[in-house]
Amino acid sequence: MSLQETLTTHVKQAVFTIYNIDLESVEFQATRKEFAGDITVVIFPMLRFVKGNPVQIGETIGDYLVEHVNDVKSFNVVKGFLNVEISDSYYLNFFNDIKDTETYGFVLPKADEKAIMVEYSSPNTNKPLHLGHVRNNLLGYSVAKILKASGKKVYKTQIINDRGIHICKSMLAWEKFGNGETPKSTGLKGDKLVGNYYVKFDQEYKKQIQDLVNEGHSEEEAKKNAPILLEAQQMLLKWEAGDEEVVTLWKKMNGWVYDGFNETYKNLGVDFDTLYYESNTYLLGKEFVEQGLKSGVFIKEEDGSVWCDLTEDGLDKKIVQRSDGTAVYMTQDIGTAIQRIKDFPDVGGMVYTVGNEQDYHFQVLFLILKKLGFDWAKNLYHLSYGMVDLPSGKMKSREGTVVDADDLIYEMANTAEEISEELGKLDGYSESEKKALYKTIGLGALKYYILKVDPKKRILFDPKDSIDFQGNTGPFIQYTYARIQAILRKADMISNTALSAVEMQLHPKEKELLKQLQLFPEVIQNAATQHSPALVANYTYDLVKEFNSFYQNVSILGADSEDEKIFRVQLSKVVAQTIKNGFSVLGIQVPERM
RNA sequence: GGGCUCUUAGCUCAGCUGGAUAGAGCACCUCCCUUCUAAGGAGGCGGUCGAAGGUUCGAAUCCUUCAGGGCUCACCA
Repeated sequence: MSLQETLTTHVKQAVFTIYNIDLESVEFQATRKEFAGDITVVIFPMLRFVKGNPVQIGETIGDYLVEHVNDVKSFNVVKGFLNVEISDSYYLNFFNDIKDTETYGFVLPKADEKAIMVEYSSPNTNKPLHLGHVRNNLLGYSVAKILKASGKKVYKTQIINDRGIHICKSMLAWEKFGNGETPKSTGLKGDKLVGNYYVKFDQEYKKQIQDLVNEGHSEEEAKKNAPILLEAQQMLLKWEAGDEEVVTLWKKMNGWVYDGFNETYKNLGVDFDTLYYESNTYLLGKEFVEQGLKSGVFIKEEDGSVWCDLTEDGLDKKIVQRSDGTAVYMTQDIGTAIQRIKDFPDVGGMVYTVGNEQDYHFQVLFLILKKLGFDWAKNLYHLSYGMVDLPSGKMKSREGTVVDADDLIYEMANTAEEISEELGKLDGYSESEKKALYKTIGLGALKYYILKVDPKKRILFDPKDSIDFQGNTGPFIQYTYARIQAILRKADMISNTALSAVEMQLHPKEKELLKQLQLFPEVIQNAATQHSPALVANYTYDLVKEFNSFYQNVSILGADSEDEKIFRVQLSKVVAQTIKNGFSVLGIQVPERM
């Protein structure tokens, strides 16, 4: 039973015994640092039921608690706040309970519980991944980890946008201007190569428009009739008809892109359990249009287009099938969702990691799925995140301000290298060990920088700040972990000794650390229900700050008694483990040295 | 115009279902490495929580209005 639960029971009993009133709930908060005590009972809410002076009520309840609860050592009342001091033995017991649990804070998945499918990344195969995708990937991956740590079974997935006119554009440009170039022949990553031809198409297209305009056509006309665009449209038709040549080219170029993406994913440290391709799913969903028409969820207009009227729900009318019978984006998404449940029958809910410009789309999608009668539709969540802005404003490919994912990862590791070299603490490390460490630190900085911000909010990505390794940053936390590892190495023989002294007196810094450690399981659960890695990031930071203060003010290896030394080493070890666990759900690694 | 969303220190952000004198980091200023890693610690400076009303014992937090930013309302995806 948690401390709060125990205290709740006793406070209720106290109020019942003394005032003969049955309280529904008791409100707690952590005691502010400037007051004595560890946990605070807020008396104000009780005034509705218990008449009297809050200070007196607080005193009365405080007396009762001291008398009846072993772990309550003393109390004081300030205004309507009953500050309760908890005995050291309570915290020491807690410590003994968790000190050998490597998975502290995590809950194992329950066999009978439904799984959750988390979708993220889902890039377009024409452009290399950029900073926006980085946020998407980090968020989705981390939320998947957090959900898993909170006791859910999780499938990670993405839908790859591998179909459509835009794909044909880069294919066509490659055919026309590529001279048979391949990633191998150019040494370029496949996604970069294909991306170049997408740009090439656009350049050529613009040129042709200009030519047509110069010949006296209107601009609108020119945009529609540029030969290269017509060719691309032809190509799409061929693709849809299954034309062998086009499909072969499509497969070849997509293969290049996937190789490139996979390299980036690997560098970034994200992965997937299963993949969906839009080329396979874009025809899905139409059968459910029929079903929806029968059940009256959808309506057919005279021209044959099918709509869902959501005006009663405060939304608009939404098209789900074109008058020519083809599927739209919404239809595909309906079909894909249903397909996923078919493919993975143990899935009972889904999380979509998609930018907030699609808030409305998902609101509509979820509502339609509910109306179609799927019971899992109530467990769909749009993990909506804000855009990543640069100090100069929005990223714009036309202005060349897009921050490339690969470049970014490379830069971060470089900066880590520079700083590490300057500090020169890595004697004895081999070159490959150093390389790995720089990457760990660089990625740690990047990931933490992005994940510490509430997903809903837009991020201002300032390259100067992002490579800062001081203060509230990933490397700061990694550094603390490495410091603890240094202590553990030195104290090797005692770190595993069983702690005997449960009656020892805690140093205030030790107690603060234990209180902070106690919060971790709840933080994981909150982060899961709120789909927010930021909660874990900020918690880990607070824990680390607390530890550094302890480290600087208290001698660990130089403790007065052997018992105390053992305890402090073990406490440090638990802190390190908790840092590691917290960072693991953020997808950030921790170094042994740095 | 309708809908959604954001606005907290010079900058970047925390602030849980309403609770004590609103907290961190960066930047700026003081101190602390013959002692476990100074990528650290101790302290200082800095706020009419966008504005105005309202709800209540109590509001950064809830409600209303307003201002400013963002997104969205396609037979595009």
